[in-house]
Amino acid sequence: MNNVRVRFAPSPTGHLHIGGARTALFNWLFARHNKGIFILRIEDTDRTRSTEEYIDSIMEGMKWLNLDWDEGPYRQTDRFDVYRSYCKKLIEEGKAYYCYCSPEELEQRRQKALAQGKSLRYDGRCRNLKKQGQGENAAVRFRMPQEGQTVVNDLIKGETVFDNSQLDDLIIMRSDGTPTYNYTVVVDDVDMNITHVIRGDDHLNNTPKQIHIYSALGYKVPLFAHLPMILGSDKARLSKRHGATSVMAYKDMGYLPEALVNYLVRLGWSYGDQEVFSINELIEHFSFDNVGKSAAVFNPEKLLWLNSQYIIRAEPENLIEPVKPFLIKEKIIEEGRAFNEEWLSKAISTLQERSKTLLELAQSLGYYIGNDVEYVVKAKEKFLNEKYIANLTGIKEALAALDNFTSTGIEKVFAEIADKLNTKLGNIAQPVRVAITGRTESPGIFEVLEIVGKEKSLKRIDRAIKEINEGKKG
RNA sequence: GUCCCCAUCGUCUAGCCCGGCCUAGGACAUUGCCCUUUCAAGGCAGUAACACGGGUUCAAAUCCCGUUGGGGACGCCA
Repeated sequence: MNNVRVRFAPSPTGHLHIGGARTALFNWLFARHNKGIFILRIEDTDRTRSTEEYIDSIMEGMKWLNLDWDEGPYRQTDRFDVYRSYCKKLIEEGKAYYCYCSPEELEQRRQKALAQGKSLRYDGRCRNLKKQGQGENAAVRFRMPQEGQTVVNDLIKGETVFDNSQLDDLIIMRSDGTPTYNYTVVVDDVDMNITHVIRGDDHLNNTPKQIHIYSALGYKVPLFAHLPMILGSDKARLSKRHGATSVMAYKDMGYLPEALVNYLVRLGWSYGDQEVFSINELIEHFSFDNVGKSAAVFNPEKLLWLNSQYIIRAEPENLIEPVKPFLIKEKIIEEGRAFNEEWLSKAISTLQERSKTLLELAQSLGYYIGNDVEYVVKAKEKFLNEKYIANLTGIKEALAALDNFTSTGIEKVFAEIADKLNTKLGNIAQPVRVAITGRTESPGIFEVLEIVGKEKSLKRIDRAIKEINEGKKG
């Protein structure tokens, strides 16, 4: 498929959320797969709800996910002249007409229809009005055909037939002269030569209306691909009730963008049994042929698992930059602190398979980087007591005498002391672990000691012994 | 109320278009075991699904119809 042009067209009335990100991603993948163009278009015709902040925030989210666009951001508010001129033409050709009903009247009629169980569609009362004076405070409605059928041929859903009698004369220009969505989307998709409209299936019902606008304007309709929705755990539309929905919230929780992308793409798309994909694999394999039709429930646990997989598979040095903000946030380092990167990479490498998020990674890094540790109460109670004081003292002396302070050297010392004190390795390793990390779980204690270093390690064991002795007196 | 979409393990899905290879495969979660200095990671094993009812056919998860259930739309929102 050549000259593919697709667009992501969010309205800046909120942050980039999970659903929007998935739509953007599928557009982006389709464009990249076909070596086409991916356009960002901001649909900000609702001036009361759109804000500059949300525009920035949406772009920030897309950048974080590495969904780069080739054109745009275009803004509909910059294009009002275009919509007006097309609209004028439609009115002149009798394809659109002025409507003098007020929003209040309309709302009343809707309520009444609802109560009576009747159709909520516009009753068409201004449709054949003779006056058609250059309506001051009049809205403009599009004249829909009332008979016949319209077929939407969707790349994902297949063929859907709508009775034109179901379509109502929608407003294309508000009485304040600003255009509305179903109209601007068509004008823009025509002007921008969009070849494939890829969006959520909540727009499927709008499609027949838009098809008529295309033909009224004299244009060929693009191809459509309506993506299934993403639902929350209760199968209701995904919302804040179900947890974080904004993309940047996942960044803040310590997720890697690649993991989110991987998770999102598997919501509705599959490639055999494969679960983990590189971006290039995604681009290579993406097609609407293997996009499913049914809605998917957002499952945070699987996202978390994928994130842990991405952390495990990363090169440790590639985790340094991403983890820094979390080290700062956790007050483990000061902003701008320099590191011995080789040392830090080594520390990170011991923690990768134990960290599901960058936040967890940062928290564990605390016992490598910090000058001191805080004991977890239960860990201290269980292992920093008289029962282990001999073991701690014994290992401390042996470690102090060790010149070759590497994990292999340390391991030998532990074995010797265990033998000498006639105790199991665990009876030495666990109290030392608590003394060094403050916790009962950590990477292998020999490598932890090596990375923490001889000086700090001895200091921490000393402190543990001191605390036990003080506890005895008190 | 009207219209539209959808329906395989708790969840994401493979299989469905082109019926037999399906005693329905994989993944997350969950349970047990192995490995082990702890926690993980990893390995192995287990529990668990074709919504229901009719057809068509020698044969249906796969095709058709209906029912039920879920979702969406019906805005001077997008």
